[in-house]
Amino acid sequence: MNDELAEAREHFIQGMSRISHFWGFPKAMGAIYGAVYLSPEPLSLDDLVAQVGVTKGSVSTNVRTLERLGMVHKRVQLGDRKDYYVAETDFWKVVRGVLREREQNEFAQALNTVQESMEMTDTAVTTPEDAELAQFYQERMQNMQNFFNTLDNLVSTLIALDELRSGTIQRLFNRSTNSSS
Amino acid sequence: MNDELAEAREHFIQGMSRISHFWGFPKAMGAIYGAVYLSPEPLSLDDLVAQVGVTKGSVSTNVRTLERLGMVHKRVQLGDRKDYYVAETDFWKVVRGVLREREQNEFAQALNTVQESMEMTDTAVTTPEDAELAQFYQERMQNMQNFFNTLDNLVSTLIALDELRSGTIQRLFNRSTNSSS
DNA sequence: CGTGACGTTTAGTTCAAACTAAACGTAGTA
DNA sequence: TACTACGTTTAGTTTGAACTAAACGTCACG
Repeated sequence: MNDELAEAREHFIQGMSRISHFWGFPKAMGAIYGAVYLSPEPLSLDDLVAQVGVTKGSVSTNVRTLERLGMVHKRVQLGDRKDYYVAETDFWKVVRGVLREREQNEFAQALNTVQESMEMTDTAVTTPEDAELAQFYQERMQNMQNFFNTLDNLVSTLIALDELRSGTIQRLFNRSTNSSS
Repeated sequence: MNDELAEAREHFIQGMSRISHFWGFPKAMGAIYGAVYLSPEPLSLDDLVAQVGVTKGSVSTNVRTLERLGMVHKRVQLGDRKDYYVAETDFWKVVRGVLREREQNEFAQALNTVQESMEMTDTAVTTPEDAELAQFYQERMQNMQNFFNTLDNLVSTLIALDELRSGTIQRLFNRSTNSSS
């Protein structure tokens, strides 16, 4: 292939790598997505090993994560034992996938921990002089929990709406920018 | 202090620690914020060393980051050389701070890298057989850049609006949830 | 069966980020 | 000027996540 094109691809892949790392994913994962995204043809696992320059094991695990997030899709071809991958090109879907994953994992847990701390404060037997402090704790924790709940609702609402009819986020955005004052 | 209350605080701080780590910040940073957030009084650097259990150096650097993000505020007291810190309790402000930081740093860079890759593809001298591929690259990269631009605009719009009059995000949220159909 | 071409799993290694310990700079105080 | 009480900086260490190399399981086809 053309050297300059290859160089451009290289640069792009490196960029994806950085973005991936920045959002808390493995660098190789971003690089793999970049490679798939810039390929007109579905890529096999070995193709990716060649293009990205990491080992098969790494590609295997990372590509599985990408699939779980809905960032790539597996294509099996008849009479060919290899798995081929194509990129999801609807980035809003990608965002949804990531948000959903994050929401399920640590996000709910965060809510949980605050909830637990509140309950611990609740049931704590306090001396009169600590009662004031306990109430302070209650208020602060309650405020944080309210915020988390709002945020959680916001995210799941957006996901749900956008799944019903794609484009909710865009429309929300347009409403934000176009409406003057 | 009451043991049960202390335990609740401990648990809460640990939770903040996890959240911090999850969002790509040092765990100690979250813990420090948690401690400040649960304190009715401003806390000095040495207070934090005692409460969080990390060294002064770590507190020093992490608390500075927290201040840069607008998550805590420094309070200097007359006739006292110590710095005291209080927590920002408006979480939307906190979100804004984080988004702004992220936007400035890596977010803009991501846009940049894609831009550069596009230009490299642009100026690449292609043989006829590579011309098709080059065009494919162009399209894909352009799509991604459009998305990034949209996202970037969305974020900075939200930040700007919310700064003008706090509560934009909440109202946006309410509009999303309350409007039926 | 046996063999080769796959994807997956695992034990071990690498590496970068966060932390510690301690030196350092500075400003107020006697 | 020396001393103390701070916050900051830095050299070195720790830690955990991501990667590598290689063994493994499996399936198709002879």
